Amino acid sequence: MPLNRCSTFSDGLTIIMKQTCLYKAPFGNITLVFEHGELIALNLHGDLAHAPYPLPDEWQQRLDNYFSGRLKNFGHPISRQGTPFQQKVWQAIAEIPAGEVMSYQDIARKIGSGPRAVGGACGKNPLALVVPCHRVVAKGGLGGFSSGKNTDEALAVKRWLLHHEGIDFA
DNA sequence: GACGAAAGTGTGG
DNA sequence: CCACACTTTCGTC
Repeated sequence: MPLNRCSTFSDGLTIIMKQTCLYKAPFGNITLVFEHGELIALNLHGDLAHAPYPLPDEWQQRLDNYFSGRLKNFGHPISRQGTPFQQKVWQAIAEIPAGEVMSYQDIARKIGSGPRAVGGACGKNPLALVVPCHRVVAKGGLGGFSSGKNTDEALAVKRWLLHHEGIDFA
């Protein structure tokens, strides 16, 4: 997906504006994508070359507070996009208190579904940190993360985040 | 215990 | 309908 682009469609009326910003987190870079001034995605990786927009103060401070431990939950609404089921999963995840974890099955039972379906929805969560899918772990240990490549590094980030919130995993 | 297979749910082709 | 997913459980060895 192209970033930082204003697209004009053939009807000349529809315009999509995406602004991608960079934040330097302790474990690496984070990119935040804003569309029409609204945060629509937060990714746990990225580089400056693809995120030239300045980060809004509001989010700069929120992230600063989160990484310094003063802020635990962002209190930001979950992504409006996604299927109804995904919304339910994300909502349930967003309600997990900081410092606690739930298994995929816990989430599944909470919303009357199955663990694998929950995992699938987690993988599609566009708002990392805001919707703390890193607090969802497998039953016998740390589950997966980032649904694809960089699994090693992504898992390291998941561990980092959990540890940051006071949870240690073997 | 460890390992493989199947279960069961939602999504995409 | 089929294959897949950030899983879990069950049956064997």
